[in-house]
Parts: sequence; structure tokens; C-alpha cells
Amino acid sequence: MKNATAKRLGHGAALNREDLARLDRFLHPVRRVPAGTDLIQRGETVSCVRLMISGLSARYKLLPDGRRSIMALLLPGDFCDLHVGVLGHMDHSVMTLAESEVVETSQSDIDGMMGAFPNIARGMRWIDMVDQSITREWLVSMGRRRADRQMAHFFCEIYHRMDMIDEVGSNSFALPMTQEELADTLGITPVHALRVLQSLRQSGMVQFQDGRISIPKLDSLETFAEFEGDYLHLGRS
Amino acid sequence: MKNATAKRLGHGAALNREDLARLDRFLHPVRRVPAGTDLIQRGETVSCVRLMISGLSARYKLLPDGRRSIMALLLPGDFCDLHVGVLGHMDHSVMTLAESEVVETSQSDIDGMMGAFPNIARGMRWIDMVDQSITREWLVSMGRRRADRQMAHFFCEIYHRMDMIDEVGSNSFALPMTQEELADTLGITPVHALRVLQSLRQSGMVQFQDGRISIPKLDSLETFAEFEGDYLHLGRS
DNA sequence: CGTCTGTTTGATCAACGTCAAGACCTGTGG
DNA sequence: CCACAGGTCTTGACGTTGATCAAACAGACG
Repeated sequence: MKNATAKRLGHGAALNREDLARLDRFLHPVRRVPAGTDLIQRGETVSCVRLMISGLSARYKLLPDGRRSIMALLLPGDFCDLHVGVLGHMDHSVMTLAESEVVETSQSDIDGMMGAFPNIARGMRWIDMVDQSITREWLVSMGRRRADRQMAHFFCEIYHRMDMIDEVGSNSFALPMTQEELADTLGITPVHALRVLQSLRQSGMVQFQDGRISIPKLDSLETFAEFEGDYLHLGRS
Repeated sequence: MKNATAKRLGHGAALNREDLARLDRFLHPVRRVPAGTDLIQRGETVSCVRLMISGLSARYKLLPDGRRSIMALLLPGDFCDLHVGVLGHMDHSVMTLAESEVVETSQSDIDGMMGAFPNIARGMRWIDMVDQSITREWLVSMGRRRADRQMAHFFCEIYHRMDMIDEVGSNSFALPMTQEELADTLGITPVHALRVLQSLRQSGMVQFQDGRISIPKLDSLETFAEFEGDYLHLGRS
């Protein structure tokens, strides 16, 4: 039974027994963080690297008028701020959307591990690249997909990302976020998010209630969303 | 007289004489590419790393119905595909919007240089981080800013990025892209792009004609766009 | 002279936002 | 046990932004 981090890294590089052992030592101590807590705030100087072990977090920015934009979801195995040390300060904030577990370590620890364990280093670079790819796909969704397709596309993506770390069971998984948070990640209003959600519900493609989502027929949803999963770099290309 | 690459790297790390000398050797040979050429296509296996020397390129994706989404502009000093080697294939394409000069090299060359010249390595990581930051800010613009503010914000950003490599003269600079390409980067239609452009022209904040843009009063434009430049990580903050 | 690409304009329509209000649930204090 | 507050979800009426459709115009080029 591997942890989410090992599963994620394993998609980008083959890990051997020593890699896994090093990782296990790395994943301590775990800090438990309640929902709605800022892990890092905009403007802060970054002093350490954080890794999501469990739960759900989000990168976000607040605009002058108080509106919010969520620019990324951090799932177990994602890094909050890998490499941001080279920048002077954070240009955005990261908050937990649900109770989460994180590991905090130093950039030098990371660098040391990457130097000594090339497979892990390769896996981490892979995670980094995939995160960038996801951000670009979100741009496509925002710019060129209608809200219903965009939401469907978003759900497909999260399904695959959750599946990657074995968090999907019988076509459903925990997605502990509110409609408002969903709206902020799609760039729409909560009212519209609800209406789109209702139309997806009516068509029988999605259930989303009480922090849990169920996707009975992923195929239909992917077709509807015109989902092309290559940007997640999962397959045997 | 330093080149654009050195200027960009220099913002992220202090370069000494040897660093600059190594860079100079690195920047050969230069390949000249006409406008409208794909430097890399989606699905391709990445065999080399490309660096923009001059001109203008764009990361983009095409949707099944033929619409296009431009997810990033590559200015001189930007890397086309730094580190994408760890991914099996490109998930998007890169094309020149104007005649450009690029340097093509291998990932192992890059790795060698980064290993031997820590300042350069640091500068390259800085460029990478800033590019990610810019992508995130575009997400904010797409999701939460009206088209007029979004376009204004975009122009402010490009102004600063061009200024960083000393390409701005008397408040104007070359931006050789069409209205259609502009629309594809903002996620709107060409017709609407024109109308927004006209409103910005009328207010006297922007001139944009014949591949050149002029911003007489950057302050006004930044205020209008609610532009907060910290995400470009330029300042001495 | 015709074709092509890019720009411009107008009329109409759909997607999405705004405003306002109520329902439901949970936790809290009297 | 009840009253109340706060957060989330839900619904309806109406307004705005931006898309769509169609056409004309200008310059570059063979």
C-alpha cells in the first residue's frame, strides 16, 4: 500500500525499493491543518516547501473588490511551492478547502533528495510539468468552453487525477468543496454554477452533493466535455 | 550590450563574467524562422530545447471545432520547452507569430550548463517560475476580468516584459500580432476584440496598429486594469 | 485585376451576471 | 427546548457582456 506521493511520483518515473524507503523517511512529520486555513499567503517570503499528503487545497488570488479566483487545486501528492524559493515572495495564496495533512520541509532537503535520488528527482519534475500543463488546460477551458462544458471538463480532470492516486471508488470520490469554491475555480458566479450543475445532474452525468461527486458514466461526460486527457500525461502516450 | 537571454536571466540571478561568456557560447547557432511556423507540434516527442532569441511566438491549442486558444506568449529570452523532456510528448503546440530567431540545443547541454553554472541555473529556474506565475495571472484575467480590463491588463504585462529586455522605447514597442491572435489569447472573438480595442483607443490609453503598440500613459492603463505587477517578480521586494 | 488576409461596422441573440429573497441546515447561547 | 445567527443551497426576474451572422472595406501580392 503506497502513499499518494509515491503513486504520483511513480507515474513520472519508475521508483525502486530505495527510492520508496527514502520517500517514507521524507514524509514525516505530518502536520494536520483544518479546512479554510491559509498554508501560504501572498506576499510572504517562502521559507519551506510543503507537500500535500491528504485533503484538498487551492491556489487562489483575491482581487481588489474582494472577488476570488482559484487557479489550481492541490490534491494529495502535489507540492505547494516547489522551487518558489527562487522567487522573492509568493504572488498568490494557498488555502485548505478541507482538512488536510501536509509535510513541511526545506528547499535544501528537497535539493539533497533530488541530487541523491534521480528517480525521485525525475518524478518531481514530472509532477511539476503536469501541473503546468493542467494550468494551461484550465486557460483553454476558461477562454473557449461554455460553462457547462467547462464544468464537465473540470470534473473529468479531477476524476483522472483522483484515480491516479487510487481515490476513486465505484465511480465516485470525495471532492469537499462548496459551489462557491467551484464557481471561483471556473470563473463564474455561484448562481450560475448551481444552474450548470443542475443541468449536468438532470442529464444524469454527474451527482455532486455533500462534498462528494459521482460520475456514473465517465464516457458520456468526457464526450460532452470534449475531454482529451493527453495533457495529464497518464497513458502509455 | 547584453542579449535578451542574459537580461532575463539577470533578473533572477546575478551573472558574472564567466556566466555571460558561457551564455555567449551557448547562443549559437541561431536558426531563423518565418512567421506562422510551428516550432513544436502537439503530440510530438520532444527532442531538443528551444530558446527564443528574437521575435514572438505563442503556445496554443486547437479545439475539435477549429477554434484556437493561445495560452502563452514567448518573448526573447523565453524557453519553448525547458524540462518538457520528462513528459513523453507535447500536449500543445508552439508557433511563431512573427519572424523569430531561436537556438536549438539538447536537454543534456542545458543540464550540463545548469550543473556547472549555478547562477545560470538559478536564472533559468526563475524564468520558469515567472512563466508559471504569468499563466496563473492569465487565469485570473480570463475568469474574473471583463474583456476591456483583461486586454488592458495584458498590455500592461507585455509592456513590463518587453521593458525587462529593453525593447520598449518612448512608451511603445513592437507587438506583431493580429487582432485575431489577440482575441485567441484573451479568449474572446475577433469582433469583440476589435470593439474593446476601439474603446481603449478612444480613451487614449492605447494605440495598437501595424504590429506596434503605444501606451502613452502606462499609469492610467494600470489603474484601469487594476494591474498589480508583483506576479512578474521584477521589483526589489 | 482578382484573391487573400486583416480590419471594420451593424443587427440580433445567447450566455452569464446581478439583485433579491427564501429554504435548509448546523451550531450556539439563553 | 427554543431563538437566533451564519453558511450553503436554491429559485426567479431582469440586465449586461460578449457571441454570432453578415457584409463591406483596405492593403499586399501575383
